[in-house]
Amino acid sequence: MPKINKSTESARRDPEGVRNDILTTASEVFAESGLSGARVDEIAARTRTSKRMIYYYFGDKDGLYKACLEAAYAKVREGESALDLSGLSPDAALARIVAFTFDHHRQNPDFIRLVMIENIHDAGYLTTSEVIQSQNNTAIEKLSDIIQRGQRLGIFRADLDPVELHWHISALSFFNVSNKPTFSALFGGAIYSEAGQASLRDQAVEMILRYVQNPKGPSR
Amino acid sequence: MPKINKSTESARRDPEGVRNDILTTASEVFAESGLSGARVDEIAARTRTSKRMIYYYFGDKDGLYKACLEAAYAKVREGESALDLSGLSPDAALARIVAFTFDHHRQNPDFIRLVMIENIHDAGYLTTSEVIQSQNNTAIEKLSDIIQRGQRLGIFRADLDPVELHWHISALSFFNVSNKPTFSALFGGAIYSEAGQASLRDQAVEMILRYVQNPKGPSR
Amino acid sequence: MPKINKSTESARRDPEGVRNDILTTASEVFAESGLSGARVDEIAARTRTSKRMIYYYFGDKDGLYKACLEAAYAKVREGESALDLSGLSPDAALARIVAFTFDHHRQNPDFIRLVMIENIHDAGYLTTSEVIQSQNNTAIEKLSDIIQRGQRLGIFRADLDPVELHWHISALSFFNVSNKPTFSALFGGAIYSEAGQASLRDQAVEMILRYVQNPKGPSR
Amino acid sequence: MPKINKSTESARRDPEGVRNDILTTASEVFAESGLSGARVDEIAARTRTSKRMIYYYFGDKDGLYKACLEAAYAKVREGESALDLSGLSPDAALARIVAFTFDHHRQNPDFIRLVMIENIHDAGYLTTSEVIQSQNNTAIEKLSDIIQRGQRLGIFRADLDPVELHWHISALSFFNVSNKPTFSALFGGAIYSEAGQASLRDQAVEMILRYVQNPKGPSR
DNA sequence: TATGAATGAGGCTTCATTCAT
DNA sequence: AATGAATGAAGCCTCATTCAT
Repeated sequence: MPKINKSTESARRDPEGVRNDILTTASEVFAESGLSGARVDEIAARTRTSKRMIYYYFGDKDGLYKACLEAAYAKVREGESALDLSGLSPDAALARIVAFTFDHHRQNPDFIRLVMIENIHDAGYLTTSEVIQSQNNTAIEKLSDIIQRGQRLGIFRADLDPVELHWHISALSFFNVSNKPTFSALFGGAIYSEAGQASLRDQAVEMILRYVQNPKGPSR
Repeated sequence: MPKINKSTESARRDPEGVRNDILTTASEVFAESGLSGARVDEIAARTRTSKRMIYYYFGDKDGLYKACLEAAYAKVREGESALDLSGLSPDAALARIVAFTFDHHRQNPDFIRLVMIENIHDAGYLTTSEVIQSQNNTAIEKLSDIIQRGQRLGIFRADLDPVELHWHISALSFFNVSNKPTFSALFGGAIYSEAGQASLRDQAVEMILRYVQNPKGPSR
Repeated sequence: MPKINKSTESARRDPEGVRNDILTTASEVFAESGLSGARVDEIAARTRTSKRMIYYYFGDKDGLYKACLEAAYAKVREGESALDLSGLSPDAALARIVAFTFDHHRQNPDFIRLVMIENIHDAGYLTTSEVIQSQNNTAIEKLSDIIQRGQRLGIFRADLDPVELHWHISALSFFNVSNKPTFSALFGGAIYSEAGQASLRDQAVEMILRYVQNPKGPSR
Repeated sequence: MPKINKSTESARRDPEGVRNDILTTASEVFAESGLSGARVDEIAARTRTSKRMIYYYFGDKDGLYKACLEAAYAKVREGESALDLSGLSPDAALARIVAFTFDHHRQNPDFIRLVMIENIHDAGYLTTSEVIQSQNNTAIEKLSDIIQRGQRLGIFRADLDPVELHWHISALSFFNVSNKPTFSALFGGAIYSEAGQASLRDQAVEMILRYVQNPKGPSR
């Protein structure tokens, strides 16, 4: 059932609003149908403005898609940045990051879809996007910091790499959303119930924590 | 660089060969471009037969896509079935499964792409496919068996669920292939070098093994 | 008033006929409206086939235009080649060429229009056309031969160049057709009556003949 | 490479300047791309003012084109009027006119392009332009006068018509510019070198002079 | 079983032009 | 006198699919 972003009051002369309206709607449609599958006509129809304005603001369909991708990354990065880990021990902080990432991905399924689409297209747009490339990645920095603290305390193993750790956390969190349709088609939806999701999240947290633990070190 | 499956000898009077030729080629093209993005013309052009034959054998583009999906699942299931775990201890067997799944996914990127596409389409085709639904899932059975054996020996924790465990293994193995383009665009390609992949696989194995371990039990 | 090339009998399954139908019609429309001005829809409408076939045979609008240009040049060259000058004295042959060119251009106004259009586009298509470039130019060869014969007889001046002579003949013949609209708008249509045209043609012939004459030589 | 007529000082409060700026720029763009091919957006972009002003001053694209055409004719007529033939013998005066016309056309290629465009459009705008129609044509008057003087002296043939003579002179001068792209594409650029052009101009002069000469009269 | 020719529907995009300020 | 935002109409082109042989 397509959501329609038309509003009763015609919001004329609000360029920023029009741009955002298009961007929001387009992200939904791209997430639903993919890049080739999305129809400019449908995007326009769900908008409170016209098809012509899409071209006015974004040039062409690819430009619109790229803008959606950039906006999605920006929004997600923003969410990541807001995560406050101050005052937490390394393992508590790491647990927090895993749980947060898991939930955050769940709450942004459109972002996940856009990234899936981008992967189908071999990251062609991401590669050319200066905007995304230039955003400094706070996730890696935070993990790097936690790892160092944990290692200094002797509770984390020595052979940890922040990018690899980020990869593991991302894998568990991303797959949960990206493969929900096929996974539940094949193995039933229990895993995607609220209880099932809570369980998986806890397992993911525990899995990561157990993994980083220093086997010889002063664990609990 | 598009591979062309033309052969010098015209494969006349070989219905099965023609069908397979189309199926193989179509899978490649769908994997490259997505469902909407793939062009029937291009599939035909890369085939050693003609466009008309695609419609003759598969009805329409959707039918062809569904056939590709089914063939891909069948092939992967076949690979999984061939995995011999006899004579292995539960943890050795589990380690074997994780490593195998990780490698198997890497070696079948087109299968991963088709599943990604299917997820973009909310598993609409998978849901209606009697073929795929009917295939009994050996992966779950094998895991189920291993879990039971491990639990009986007291080396595995009690709260393990085969579907959840399969989910974890799949997540780590699937994400590795599905998100390679964006991940390496953002974090560099080191993780996708041979050494990087070997490292990730080992980490995945260890992560799963540590997770299933019974904390109180008689571990090694 | 647009001519419509529809025929009552549907000439299905006649690829060559369809191609020629499109080519003929397109040449007319391009000649009438220019390259940008011509509408693919109008070309299709005047055809006995459909718009889709235009793209099937010619790729795109530019490809169609280029094909029209090539066909026009080919046809005109063909006409030039058919001109038989055997048995004529150099001055008679030259007179024949001038009169022929003048008439030939008049009878092929669409060719003239296409060349005008091509000049507006800085001969961008002509330059890339291998077809046209490769056609050997019989006009220059014929002129070259006549000049040599005339010079050998001492009746033609020594400083004649075939390309320059061709340029003069072309100028008078081409301008007559290309600038008919503006010239008659400014100076009246008398010049474009049958008598007026006959007069201009005779003048052009005489102008060229007087020009090539050797002032010292044995003239008539 | 598009010339941009932007100036550093914003030309506020200079209606005539704005109008001329638009006119100059539009003439260039029309000359480059034709009537349908020219884009209002591009004209505006190359101007130091905005698109809205084009519509403010010229109503619509056609009005702008017509204004360009009128301005071009006015400028060319002005040039022709400035040609001083006083004190020259009829044949010297005629030689002067031919050489001047040849050079003048060469120096005003944009004018030639506009006339070509106008011919493509069957002189539809020229026909309705009261401005152009009302301009008395000094070229014809001058030729008429020269012819009469030459005939009175017995050096010019009796059957000369000023419009026809103008036609011949125009043909040689106009074609030289209008068909430069195609002609040099087909026959090489030698003819359009400085030397080649000088040669053609001399030939044109001689051609016209020889033509008007009275064969029986007291020639040199 | 096989093929080149043909096509209707619908896709993306561009254009000259006008509106509101 | 001037401008950025907005637009309906129409342009070019592509797609999956079918037809006639």
